[in-house]
Amino acid sequence: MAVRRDTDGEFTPVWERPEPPSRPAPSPLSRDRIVEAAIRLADADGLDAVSLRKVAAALDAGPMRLYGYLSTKTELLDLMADAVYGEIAPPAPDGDWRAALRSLAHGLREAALRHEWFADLLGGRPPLGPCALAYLEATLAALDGAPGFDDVDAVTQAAHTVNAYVIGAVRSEIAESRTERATGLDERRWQAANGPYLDRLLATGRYPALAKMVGGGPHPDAETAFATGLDQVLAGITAR
Amino acid sequence: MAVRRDTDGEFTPVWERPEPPSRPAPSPLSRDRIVEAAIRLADADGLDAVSLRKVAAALDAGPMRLYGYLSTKTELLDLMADAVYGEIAPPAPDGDWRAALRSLAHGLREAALRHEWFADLLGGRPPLGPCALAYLEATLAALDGAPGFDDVDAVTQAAHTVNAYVIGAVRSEIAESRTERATGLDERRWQAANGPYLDRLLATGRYPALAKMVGGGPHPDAETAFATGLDQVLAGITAR
DNA sequence: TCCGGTGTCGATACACCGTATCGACCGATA
DNA sequence: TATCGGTCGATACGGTGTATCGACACCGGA
Repeated sequence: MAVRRDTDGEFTPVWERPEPPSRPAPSPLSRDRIVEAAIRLADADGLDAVSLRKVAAALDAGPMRLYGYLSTKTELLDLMADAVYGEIAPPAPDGDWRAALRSLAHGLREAALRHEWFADLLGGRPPLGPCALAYLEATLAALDGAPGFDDVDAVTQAAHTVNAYVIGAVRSEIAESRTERATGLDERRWQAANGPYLDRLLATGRYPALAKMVGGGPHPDAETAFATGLDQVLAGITAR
Repeated sequence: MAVRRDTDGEFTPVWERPEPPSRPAPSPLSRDRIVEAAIRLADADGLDAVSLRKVAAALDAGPMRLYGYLSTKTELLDLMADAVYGEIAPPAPDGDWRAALRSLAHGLREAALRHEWFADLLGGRPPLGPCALAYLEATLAALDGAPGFDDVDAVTQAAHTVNAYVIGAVRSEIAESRTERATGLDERRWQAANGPYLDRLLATGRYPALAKMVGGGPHPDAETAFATGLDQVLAGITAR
């Protein structure tokens, strides 16, 4: 199509001007390629960097081209989230149910560490994609028939409880690690900003327990805290 | 040449940055009034309806007027979230620690049901506002000194576990109730849209446990599921 | 009382967003 | 070859958050 070839032509001889890359079949495009490109953008610069325009541009297309494959940006986000669910390896089939649930939970956490934007999506919309459902299926399958989980309701409830913990824990962890990193390379700035504010708040004496906590020694690292909390939840869903 | 406001903002959290002195100006305006107006908008039409322009318009002001009180839209969202934390009643001081944690958890859930957009913010950024810290303080205080929670780390870990569950559970519940309501008045439409899709997925036989779950009888209502899961978590954090 | 300098406020402007619209183009048919 | 029909994507629209900077209100000094 008549791209400003004419305007260009005024300055550059045709002979050495690059041809537009095979116009008739510009690029085959597919939903997968779109999602892939979007994920690359999100990994690099966060979820805000994912705009239909930028995704399209990364694929040498105009924005509206995507609407043949998606009907809404929300759908793109759903697809991205499902793609990440798809990265989570299913648990080994032979272990016991605790091991299986632990494997799934850590798998989700690690996926979120690889794709921080995934945490922004977690729990935002019901996960109905095939990979998300496979994740849920694996959770239910692990519990199904385990001792103490006889009826369907017990299995469902247990899955709900564990998933809620995992979502909340991963989200909080990412949120915290992000603000730590944002203030980032020089942490002095964060201390300078929030330190005095927190100190003053604590100095009011209205937060004694909180003061004891931040005053305490070094906290365990995030992974340990996650694993410990997970074990507590796993202990809880069996306690009858 | 006056300290640049945003430089200030970069170093000082909103909560303690002084407001500009109330001018005899057209309408007095204050951070509280701004947050109040923003919350009204969000309650009515969701978080997307909160734009600086609309908030300002609701207060008979131009958009830039708000930048005297906020340095970023994110700050407004932080303030809104903290205001909701402020609505959560502290637990009765005399009950046992389980009752206290249950009270806090249900308080947060009910606040989120009153202000659905609150769920969108939950776990998105570390809650550092005074009311959010008061909520955390109440959690820690309830656990502090309870039998079985002797050292600070045990208290911290327990709070982390419970909070993660609450955040995840509330978020998921709101997400689900929202899509149910969106397809809304005529649920036939949702069935028409997602029913066939889900049926086909389940018919593949790759989701047997899931099929059993959706095939099962009526699920308990959301509040019961939340309360049951919470009890499981509470049981888990004591199991040693 | 008037005037000049100063500092603040908010209208305007910018870059970007998601997506509805509709004209231009292309292939097939008469 | 001329016409028609359908599809695709460029353009346009109404919004967003916020940087900029001119206009203005105020205050101190002459």
